[in-house]
Amino acid sequence: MSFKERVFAVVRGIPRGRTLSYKEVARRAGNKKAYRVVGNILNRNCDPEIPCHRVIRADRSIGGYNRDVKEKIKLLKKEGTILV
DNA sequence: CGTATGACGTGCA
DNA sequence: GTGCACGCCATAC
Repeated sequence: MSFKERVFAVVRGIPRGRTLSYKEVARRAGNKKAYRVVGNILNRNCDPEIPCHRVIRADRSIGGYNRDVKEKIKLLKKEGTILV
């Protein structure tokens, strides 16, 4: 089980209407200091099975998206995600 | 195997 | 309040 697999598992387990920061995901994955790797992995492998759009920066910033940032924002608002 | 990269995070100017 | 630079770890090439 590689770190990226754990990251995917965590991201996949994010309930709808909730967002987790890269740092939070990394923390759940086991390595809270690998928050950079989280974004890195998602970027390199944004599987459609993974709600990677529910992962945002710690300061609630959208950060970026493999496709289009606007699409990410749209998805979050559409799902009623808490984007304070 | 070694080097470079990156959707980050925090601190300081 | 905004912008720049540094640090840190796993993945990809």
